[in-house]
Amino acid sequence: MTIIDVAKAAGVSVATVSRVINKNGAVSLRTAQRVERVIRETGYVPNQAARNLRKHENMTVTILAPNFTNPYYSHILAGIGDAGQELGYSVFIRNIQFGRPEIEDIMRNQRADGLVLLAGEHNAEWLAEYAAEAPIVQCCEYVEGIGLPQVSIDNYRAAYEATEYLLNLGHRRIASILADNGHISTGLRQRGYQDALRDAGVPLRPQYTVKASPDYSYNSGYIMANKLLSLPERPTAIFAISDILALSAIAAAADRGLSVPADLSVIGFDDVDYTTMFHPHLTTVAQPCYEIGRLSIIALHEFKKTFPSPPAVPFMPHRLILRESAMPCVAR
Amino acid sequence: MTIIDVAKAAGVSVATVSRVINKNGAVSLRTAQRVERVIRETGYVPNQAARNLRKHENMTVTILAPNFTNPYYSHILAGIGDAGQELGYSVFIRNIQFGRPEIEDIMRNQRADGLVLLAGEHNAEWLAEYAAEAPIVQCCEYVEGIGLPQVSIDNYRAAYEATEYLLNLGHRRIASILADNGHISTGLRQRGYQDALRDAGVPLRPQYTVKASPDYSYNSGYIMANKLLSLPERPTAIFAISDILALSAIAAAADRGLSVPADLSVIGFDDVDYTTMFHPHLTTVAQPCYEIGRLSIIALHEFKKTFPSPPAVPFMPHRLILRESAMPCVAR
DNA sequence: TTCCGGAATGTAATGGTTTACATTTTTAGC
DNA sequence: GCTAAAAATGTAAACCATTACATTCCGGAA
Repeated sequence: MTIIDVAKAAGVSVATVSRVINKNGAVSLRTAQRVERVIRETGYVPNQAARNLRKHENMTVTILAPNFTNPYYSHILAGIGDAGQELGYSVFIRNIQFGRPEIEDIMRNQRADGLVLLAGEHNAEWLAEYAAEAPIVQCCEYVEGIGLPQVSIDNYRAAYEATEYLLNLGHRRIASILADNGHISTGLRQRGYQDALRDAGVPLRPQYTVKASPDYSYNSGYIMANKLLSLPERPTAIFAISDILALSAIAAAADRGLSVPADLSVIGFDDVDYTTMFHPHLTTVAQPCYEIGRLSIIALHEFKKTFPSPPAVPFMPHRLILRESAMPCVAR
Repeated sequence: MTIIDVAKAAGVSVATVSRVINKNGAVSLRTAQRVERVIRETGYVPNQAARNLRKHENMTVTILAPNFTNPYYSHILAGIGDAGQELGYSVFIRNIQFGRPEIEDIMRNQRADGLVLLAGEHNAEWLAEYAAEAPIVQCCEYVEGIGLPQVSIDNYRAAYEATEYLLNLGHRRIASILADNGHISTGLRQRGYQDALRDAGVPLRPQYTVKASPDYSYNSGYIMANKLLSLPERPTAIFAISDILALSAIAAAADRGLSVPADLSVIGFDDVDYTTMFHPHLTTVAQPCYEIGRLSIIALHEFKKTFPSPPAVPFMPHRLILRESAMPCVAR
């Protein structure tokens, strides 16, 4: 069953059928209806491959998502999937690291006509070289200054506000658990944390900043939190750049007989699902993950149309969610 | 840059270039090398769409995954992604419900040449109608008796063994938290639970079986666990068919001043990541999710070759993981 | 030397759609 | 009813690879 069969059955030319299908070009109402009826009755569906070949467009996007085992990604992916669906895109998913060979590979196997990156390192300027080939949008993580659209919250402000909140609660000995990676978000959150302290006149202590493994693993967080908690001047609050790290800090505290939030306040980041599955429910910075995912696809859709000039994308709103894991500092 | 350019540059015909690329047909070593060099130097990559059109094959599979916000899916998807990669498939992901219109839609937009279903309902026999059109493999959940390959653990045995374990610990008042859905796994786990009790001579009590929401939500689990715990003859152990439900039961117990496992033993199912992020670490049935994902793609790959006769797929091994949330029953 | 068979290579049809351009039909103005 | 312009429709080229079939080349047997 091809377009030719439909054309014959409807007594028109293939061009007319094509015009009806694509709803472009002039077709009289009468003819259009006739063709549509034939299409309906025969159950004809245009061949995708032939279409792609001819149109140089696949209506397909590729998502690069490293370790989406991390629950943080799942809502983003859900948003991406839904928005993709709505705009008529199929979405390819590639669960691989962010690296030059990987991107190279994706660009070469021209199956998709756009790319959204759920990863990035701050010094990966080589990415710019690929920016000319296809629309790329960066989501959550990104490489700065290469003129690619970024869908993200304002990590700096979010971290600043989280730290400020701890300060307002009276805490002065505030530590941070970062991650040992080159993610832009890690750097921005660190700076937000530092600037908040500085602006409040609280001196930075190097030993109050520790780095968990690059992938924010629970175990590494647990170890680092222990390090923090065994300091002679034990911090009264911890700002962790991910919920998992925050949870590991709570566990580490508990295992040392410290209670959260009575002895230690903890703030996390991301608001993943299981922040409220145990007490203390985690005070954390929520990101609108689903919307971030959606917007990424929408931005990509725009980008495709205006390529190579990228659309402007505003920061997405974050929100500090007050729950149980942080409370006023009991002075000592 | 098309195959014609390569042919010209190498001084051969397009057929020869094609033969070199696809490594089929006879080509002399000398010519092959010449062609390969040109391909390398020009960076030529065959046009996918043209290939698909001609070969009637896309090297692409679609994954139907409802609500992959559930952390349980992430490892399966990782396995699917990796195996797909290895076998040269691109994987489309569709985060949608399992239903006839959805499947219909996927089958119509012939972008993929195979389908992996991460969902199923026990009475969806209509699926058989699509089984003739393209290879479909069912993963974890499935529709029985329609002759489609199934990649899954033996849910019945796993549930039987989990319950048996509780019985061996001396428990007799063993409740179960199921989910209100038609998943085959739900049914099998229920039967495993029931048969284990029956075989041990423990009478079934209807009020000891409750059903959480169809999507195993934490909140519904919490509510149902509370119902169980407020029974006049409170159960001493709970078998939950998902870790989230088990965690909600632990939380419900804690909120009532009951301690797990001292006052209540709990067994979960799936062994998701955060079963060890809090104490008590969850005793649970582990599924080899990553391997299940991998095998799904491998099975699909086989299926494609032998279509329409499906490959035989054995059960995947499950494992009861003994941790802290279940202990011997303190008789009363 | 001639002839045969297999290996190497080439030619051209094929897959199914979109679309530029050409042609026909309709509409509107007079 | 005639003409010009606009609308509708048709024709055929283009997209780019694969492959059936045809052709050429070459070595070895007779």
